[in-house]
This record gives sequence, C-alpha cells and structure tokens, in this order.
Amino acid sequence: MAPTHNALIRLLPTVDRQQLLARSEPVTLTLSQVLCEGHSLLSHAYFPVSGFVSLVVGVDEHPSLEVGMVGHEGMLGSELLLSTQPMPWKVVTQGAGQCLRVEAKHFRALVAQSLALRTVCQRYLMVRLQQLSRAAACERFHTIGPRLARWLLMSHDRARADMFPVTHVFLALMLGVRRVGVTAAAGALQRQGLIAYRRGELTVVDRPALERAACSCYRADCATYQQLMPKRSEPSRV
Amino acid sequence: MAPTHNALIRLLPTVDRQQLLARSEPVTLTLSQVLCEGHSLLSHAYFPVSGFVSLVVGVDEHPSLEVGMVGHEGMLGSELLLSTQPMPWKVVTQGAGQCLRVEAKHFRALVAQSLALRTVCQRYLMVRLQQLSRAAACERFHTIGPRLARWLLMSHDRARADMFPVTHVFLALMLGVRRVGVTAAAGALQRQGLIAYRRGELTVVDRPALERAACSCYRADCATYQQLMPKRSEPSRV
DNA sequence: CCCTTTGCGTGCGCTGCCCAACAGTCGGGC
DNA sequence: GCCCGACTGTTGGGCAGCGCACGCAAAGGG
Repeated sequence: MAPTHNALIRLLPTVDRQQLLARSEPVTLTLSQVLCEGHSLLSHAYFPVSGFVSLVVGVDEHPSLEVGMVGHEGMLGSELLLSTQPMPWKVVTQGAGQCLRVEAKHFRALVAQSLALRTVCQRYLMVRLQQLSRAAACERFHTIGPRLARWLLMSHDRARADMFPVTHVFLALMLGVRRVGVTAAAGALQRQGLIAYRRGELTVVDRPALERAACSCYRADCATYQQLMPKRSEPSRV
Repeated sequence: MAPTHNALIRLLPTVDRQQLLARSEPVTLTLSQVLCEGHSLLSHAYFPVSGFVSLVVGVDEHPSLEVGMVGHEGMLGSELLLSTQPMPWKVVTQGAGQCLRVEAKHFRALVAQSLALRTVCQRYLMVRLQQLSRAAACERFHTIGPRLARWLLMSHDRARADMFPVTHVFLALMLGVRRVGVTAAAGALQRQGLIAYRRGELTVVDRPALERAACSCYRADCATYQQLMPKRSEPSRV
C-alpha cells in the first residue's frame, strides 16, 4: 500500500512528507513480533500502513494488559519527542502487514525541522494521553463483554478486514482476564450474531450491533481522535 | 515556602529559573478547588509548592477515578507543550497550600526559549505516560487494600505531613470503589497500626509498614520518576 | 441546648470474575 | 491414518467488590 495510507503521513504537506519518506524504510510486521520490550529504548518511529500493534504493560505476576493500539490511524514513537528514555510499553504486532519506519535519530532531526510533523506528533501524543487516562477508568469500571466488543471494534478498524486471526488466549492476555471469561463473552456475542469465529479466525458479522455492545470508551476514543487531530495539514511555514 | 521547594523549578539553571519566576504568580490552592474541568482548556501551568492536586477522569455514571497526583515533585500543564487542546482530566485540589502558576501563553513562550525548561517538562510528561500506563494495570489487577496504601503514601509524600484531611467518601471517589470498601480496607490498616484516623483526619503512623502493604505500583512509580528526571539541571546552553 | 449535617461502621444478598481441572474438536506432521 | 498440539467449551468452588439499607457518633450552627 502507499505510504499515504497512514493517516498521519497523509496530514503532512508535500515537502515535509517527502523529507520524511526519504528517511524511511518499509518493513513487514509479522504476527507476534516484538518491536520493543517494555522499559527499553525504541529504535525507530513506526508508521503502520496495513499492519497494527498493541501497547502492552505488565505488572507483578500478570504478564500483560493492553493499554493502547496503533494502526494506520497513528504512529508508534511520538514519545521520541519527549526524551531518549525507555518506552513505557512492550509493543507487539497484533496484525501482520506493512509499515514505514524511521530511525530514532533521523526522526528527531526531522521533527526539529518540520513544524507540520512536530505538530502532528504532538497532537497524536495528546490523543495517547487521553486514551491512556480513559483506559484506566475502563479497566476499573467496565466488564468483560463490553470491553471485548470494544477491542474487536478497534481491531476491526485497523485490520481493514472483517476477518482477522485471534485466539481466546490472546484476547484474554490483552484484556487482562482469564481465557474462560473470554470464552463466555465471545460465546454470547456469537449467539447474538454479532461475530463468528472458528479456530483462531474471528469475523465481524454485525458491526453496528457490536458498536452498541461496546462500552462507551470506544466511541469516546474515536471522538477524541477526531477532535484532536487536525483535519488537514497545517499550512507549511518552513 | 520558597519557589525552589518545587522539584522541577529547582532543576532549572539560575537564568532559566529567573525567567520563569518573572512570569509566575503565587496562588493559594484551597481544598476541593477545581483547577480545570475535564475536557476543557488549562489556563495556566502550575508548579505546586506545598499544595497538591489530583487528576481525575469520569466515565459513564461513574463520576471520578484518580489517575494521577501532582505535588511539589511535579507540575500541572506539561501537556501545554503538546497542543492547545483540552486536558484529559479534571484537576481537583486535594491538599491545600501554595503554588506558582504561569499563564499558558507565557509558559509556551518560556518553553520555546529555554532548553532546560523544555527538557524538564518533556521528561516529566514521559513520567506521566509511564504512570498512566501503570495506573491502568493497577486498576485491573490490584485490590482495594494495597491500592489504598499506595494512595496514602502518595499523599503522604506530597502533603509533607503525617496528618492530612481526608474522608472515606473522598477516598472511595479517588479509588473508584464504594465507601464501604474503603471503610473495610482502612479499618484493616488501622487495626494493624499502620494508620490512625478520626473524623476526616488521617495520620500515617508506620510508614515503612505502609510501604510493604502498598501494591508494587508505588515503588514502580517512584523508580520511574527517579530514573527519568535528570538528577540536576542540564548545563544551560542558551 | 437541640437538631441537622457529616462521617464512620455493619449486615445481607448478589454478581462478575478468579483459580483449577477436565473434556471435546480441529488440523498438521509423520 | 494416527497422534499430538493447539484451540474451544464446560463445570464447580470461592472471593472481592457491588447495591442497598440502617444505626450510630461526633461536630457545628441556630
């Protein structure tokens, strides 16, 4: 796919975009690939095109909990704006596909010289702040069913396909619950005809109904993104 | 108290610090004062000296859940670096006291001209990202008791006093649980002799034991702060 | 001084999720 | 064709936290 299939790159004025593309290289993300361990340095900034990744944190004995997702609508590495310090998350490929990446040091240089790129990354980082804050409340107050529906919608958006590979065990890890809980919730969604699945392949059948089944966080996250991200590129004043 | 009782201001080289102080005004924070409604613009950057505030999010019918705390160790408004968009949180004074504040537009100008200030704010924003991520996991996995202990420790640090005013109802709102749950957890802590309280006034009695009773998130948050914040001011290259 | 307000303690039934274990089913490799 | 590994479904016991409701005690104002 073309680089402009990434929403953030699409927002850049032509000049800034070409400078970014000149420093970038295409990479293929394979399933379950780890782009960055938790609390370690991120080597590149990533702009997903067709693949997407999960931001995962662990605490104590609990190995993982997803606190964010990045696909063609966003980027991984806007945090490089802030410091060269370790990333808060482990980053795992959750949908195989294509991606553009830029070495961290080049990315920093590009950001320093492009107002438009800087603006876009700053805004996106603000979106991340909003979503992390809401994630905390979601973990606290919402039950498995709605959270599962929300997760499926987020993946659906980023996979750009009605069917994508995912197992109950994996969902349990992302949601921070037992597999049994996922089986129950997913079974309910399937009985209601919102989804269908078969051995690691899940299909979204009735998306509107799934949106109604999801917790308010899905809509809220989407609204935040729409509100914060500039609709088109700022006038480029280099 | 002197402005340098704020850790971030103390990190600044003399020149940068004086420029900041020239633009700042002292304010007194009163209990339960709302510095910023959720999803609205922040008018000033705040550097607490003796007061401290809570960052609170709400979702659906649940009015509030604390996702962060800011006292003399930090600042409110590092997000102003990123955009002029609404804040993700409602900000409520949780400990009365003194504070320095700078108008948002002045703050942005100062940040543009001071590398040291910019660096400090960026680093602190990174701390915030880490803490928000961990907060999500904490909400998911940890039970009331350890979370309450953690919250008390965080307040203890920022109040700079063993005794501070707080009611069970308030704690319940911050932790996102029922008051009854707080009564039970606080009662247990009191029976073990870690704390004492009486009609809205809580006293930390045995801090080391309280640290052992807290969930790992307290230690982790402290470690993150120590690791990410520069130990002393960067050499000032204006 | 009474009376209201505010804060703390308790009991009870319920539900959502946890831990642990086990049973069926599909698919690929030898 | 058979076996084994990966995935899905089910069951039973237990607990943390919820909603609701009531009782009590300590300020504090008129």
